[in-house]
Amino acid sequence: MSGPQPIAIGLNAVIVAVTAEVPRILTVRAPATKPPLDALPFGPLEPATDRTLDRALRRWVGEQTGLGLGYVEQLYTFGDRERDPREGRGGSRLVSVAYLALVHERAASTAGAEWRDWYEFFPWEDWRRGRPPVLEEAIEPALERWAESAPDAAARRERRERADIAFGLRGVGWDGDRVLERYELLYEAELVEEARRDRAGRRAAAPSSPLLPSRAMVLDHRRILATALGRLRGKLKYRPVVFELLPPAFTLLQLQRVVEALAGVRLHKQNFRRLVETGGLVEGTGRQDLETGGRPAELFSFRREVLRERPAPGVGVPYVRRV
Amino acid sequence: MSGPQPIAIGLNAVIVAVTAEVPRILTVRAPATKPPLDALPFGPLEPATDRTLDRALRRWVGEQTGLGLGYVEQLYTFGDRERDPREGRGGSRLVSVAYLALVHERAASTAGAEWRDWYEFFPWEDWRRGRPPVLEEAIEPALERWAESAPDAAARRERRERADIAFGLRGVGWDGDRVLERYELLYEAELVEEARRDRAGRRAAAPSSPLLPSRAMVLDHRRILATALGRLRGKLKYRPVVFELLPPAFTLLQLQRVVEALAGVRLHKQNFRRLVETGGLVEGTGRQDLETGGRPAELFSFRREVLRERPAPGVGVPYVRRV
DNA sequence: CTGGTTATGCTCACGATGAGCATTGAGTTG
DNA sequence: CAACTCAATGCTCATCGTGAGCATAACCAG
Repeated sequence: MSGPQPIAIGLNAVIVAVTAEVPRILTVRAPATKPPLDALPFGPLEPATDRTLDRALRRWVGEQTGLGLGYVEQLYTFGDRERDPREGRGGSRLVSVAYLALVHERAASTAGAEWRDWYEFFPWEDWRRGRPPVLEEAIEPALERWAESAPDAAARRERRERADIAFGLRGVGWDGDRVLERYELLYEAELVEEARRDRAGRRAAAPSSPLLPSRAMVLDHRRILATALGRLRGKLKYRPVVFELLPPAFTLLQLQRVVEALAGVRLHKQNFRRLVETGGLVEGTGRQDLETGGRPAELFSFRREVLRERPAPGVGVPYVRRV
Repeated sequence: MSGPQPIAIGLNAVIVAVTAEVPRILTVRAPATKPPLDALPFGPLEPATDRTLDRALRRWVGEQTGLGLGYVEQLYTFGDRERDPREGRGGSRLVSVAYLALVHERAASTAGAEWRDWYEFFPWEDWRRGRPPVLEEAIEPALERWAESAPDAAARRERRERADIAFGLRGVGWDGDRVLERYELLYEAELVEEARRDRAGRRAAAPSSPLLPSRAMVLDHRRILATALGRLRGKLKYRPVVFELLPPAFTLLQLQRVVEALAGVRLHKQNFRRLVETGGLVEGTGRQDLETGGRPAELFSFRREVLRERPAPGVGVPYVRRV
């Protein structure tokens, strides 16, 4: 079944927490990279002892970081040959199954690992303070140059089309879920470090735009991260996953801030309240939070029964309309 | 990285077509099963030559069936130890990446393979002629016995709760997307052949209900199939994937029938027309289909531009309301 | 007590959706 | 050829979810 080149299989974890309105992911320092690079936690599947892939993940995350994972979801399996430059030169082909895990704010015992702001890797994804300036200043002109540099008119048109859809340009609205599409486009246009690194040694560089200011990762880990953010944003809308990131009792504003942090957009406060309250997602506890700075807020908790009542309960994050 | 027991990796394909209002999947005959069993097409990843997993899939599907795949999407990676009974007894651990592929009606050159009605495997999923009788006649009472047989009151309550949500019982509505959840529940309750087969040799049988009338598959292939149907039903709503299953020009009723076949529900004709027309999903070609049996229908084609205009264009399949 | 701050309540306009009636245009039938 | 059948197509209406904003309540700091 396996050819002359052997296959190795491993698991990657995107572990997410939200603290102080910042979505964070757990990263480790990659062992032997010259400018030290972030990597996603990685661990093996022990075929003899791990009954399932999930369990393998929980096992080694526990061993490596002491973290007990709650919500865990399989994301995607990455198996491109080019993902690891050592492959094809004697190394074995590495297939990696990526998982998304959500943990509560507090669970933060992380030996040897570091929490990083998700948006350091994707600055163009955070629209909470309006449209990120990097779009207008760097991404739009660079993508335009990239489209312009296509060999023929049809290819140029196709590139512009893709850029418009991914980044919501020229009358197309911004779709928060297309995180992966955007990252892959930037990779193709060689605007992220990984693209140039992977290309090194192959064909000569096209006349290229400067790299975007953003944090790179080893191998294709930033692609995995983009997959995770996109999936999480999509899932927010039809499954009550936010609550995995919150303490058992919270104010509605805290809830809203976590959703906003992940969705990367600001929401209308009163409508958000109406949505989660009339949607039956939360129930008041009667207790209050007096630390709000204004009128005390009631503490709410997640209403599990909502799963019985509505087929797709989630916090409807609106699309950003045409610009 | 791999322990004493080696890991093998392979790809499974769920290849879907819709003909004559029947959603069909391509199956092969499993080599050595005593009552001959259906299996999903399976092929290896050739680590030395297959650049990506997608390409590996397309390659061996082409080699085995002559079928050229269009739309292809990764579904899920299955790696439970129990998926293959030979594992742990000298066999290697088999991890399999499952893909969903959609092909046009006509592309049907299938040497050695057979197209099977998807609903033979999941008779409870087809609500087009109303609520499937098997629910009331067999599933509901069997699930009730299963819940009843739980060790304590809390477990009984939890089992009923899960059954209610999955199958839309006691005031919960039927959610077409929960195909996998339903199959897994039936597996746990040992109402499908696979569950009894997998259990054979382990603990003694609980007092069990008769098997449901439905077609079984090898290993965990029916679970993969359930994953595929659920994913496809979900995707219909926010991505224009139906068109992958249709010829370039079609009448609106043909389109509707394909959606209904997959969603497993009947739709309101006029509203469906309004949805796809005002949603900009299709455009008239000016040509007509005279074979309708009534007034001739205009032939439509998919409007690719819709991807530019709307963030989540799909055919909104309604939930079935509380019963 | 006053202004600042946040929580919470409520209204209004609008577009999307579910349901059904009405009409059109082909083939079929006496 | 008029009546009839069968779908396709056009249109209306009630309802509901959603975006936006005004208004009021309840705490704190000065």
